[in-house]
Amino acid sequence: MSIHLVNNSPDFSPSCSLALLGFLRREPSYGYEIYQRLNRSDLRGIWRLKQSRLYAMLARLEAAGLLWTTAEPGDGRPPRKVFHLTEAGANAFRDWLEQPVGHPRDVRLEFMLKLYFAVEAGGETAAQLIARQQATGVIWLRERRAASDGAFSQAVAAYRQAHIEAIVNWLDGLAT
Amino acid sequence: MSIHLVNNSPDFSPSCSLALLGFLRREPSYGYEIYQRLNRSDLRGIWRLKQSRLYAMLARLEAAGLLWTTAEPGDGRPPRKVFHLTEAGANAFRDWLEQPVGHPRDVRLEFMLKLYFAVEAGGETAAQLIARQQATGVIWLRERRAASDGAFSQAVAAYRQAHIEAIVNWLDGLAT
DNA sequence: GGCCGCATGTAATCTGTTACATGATTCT
DNA sequence: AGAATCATGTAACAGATTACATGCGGCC
Repeated sequence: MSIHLVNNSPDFSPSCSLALLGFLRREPSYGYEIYQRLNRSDLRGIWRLKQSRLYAMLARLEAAGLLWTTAEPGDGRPPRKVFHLTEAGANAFRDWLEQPVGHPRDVRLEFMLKLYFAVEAGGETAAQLIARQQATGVIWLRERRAASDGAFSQAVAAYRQAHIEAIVNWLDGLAT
Repeated sequence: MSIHLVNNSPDFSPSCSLALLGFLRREPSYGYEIYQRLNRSDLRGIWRLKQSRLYAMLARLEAAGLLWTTAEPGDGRPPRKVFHLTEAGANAFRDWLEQPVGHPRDVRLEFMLKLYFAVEAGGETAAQLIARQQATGVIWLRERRAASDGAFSQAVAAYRQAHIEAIVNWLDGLAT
């Protein structure tokens, strides 16, 4: 016999679902409109979602208790399902936005999403995010373990190092 | 009514399955041994596979006609399923090994796998792979389209550029 | 007695992609 | 007449992860 625990603290990092919450911070919205905003924002170049995927992500966020919905009836079209942030959702988004990404490979998409919403939030948010990510990058550099044996392993290590340095330099540039 | 076509030219790129063929070039081998070799090679640091996943990948490669198998009975253990390259498999591996990766994000894993087996192959193989990947990198740089409007989009473009430059410089270093 | 090595996988689940479905209104 | 916009999704498939199953022999 085994007890299967419900995933009560879901990890959305792979799909970056939490970023969607950023579209609901100022005002509630519905799937189709979020889709339009996403595809008209500067994010359009880096984050492509099919409609069906977006709807699925929103449904999951709702199931996780980060969103709740109201129905807004319409004539001659399906009723809009308007998503609102719950308190848990607002907290989850804030936490997500403040946390630097944990791995260089996540800079390409996830960090960019954070950056986008941090800039949008205004104030010190973006500067703080950049500073935290820089600190994380420095840790990555420090934790590189000696590239031991083998030309191949050294090549791999050299690549990783070059990538991290590129990230850190780029962040330096962002901080202006 | 719809006809479902068999995927007769399967694309294994997402999972890098083709790299497994590299373990069978010198001599045939069986799942468990491939698993051991992988985890003792210099690849251990960059490519982790669970046994069950490895077996599934080998089964798919066989289904795709790139491998064929013989059974080697054993006493007190399940018979070994020995995998041999087919001609199609040998060709597919050679093609895979010669092709540079098409996107910067694939350098981290897929290019490293190619590099590993190219070095192992000896001769000019590695030098050629590196040269081709450099040429591809230069194309990536040339094709960067003007970072248009917006501070955010420019930041994204700057990151991409820095990453590609890091790759190209690193490849330069490899070519010695 | 219990764990590690050897050697095979299957089953269940989760995640993501692709294709398709519906139906009113407005634009060309 | 046909396409695009608005607005919702479902169904089927593909890919990857996690957990579990089996069973012998040898070592501590």
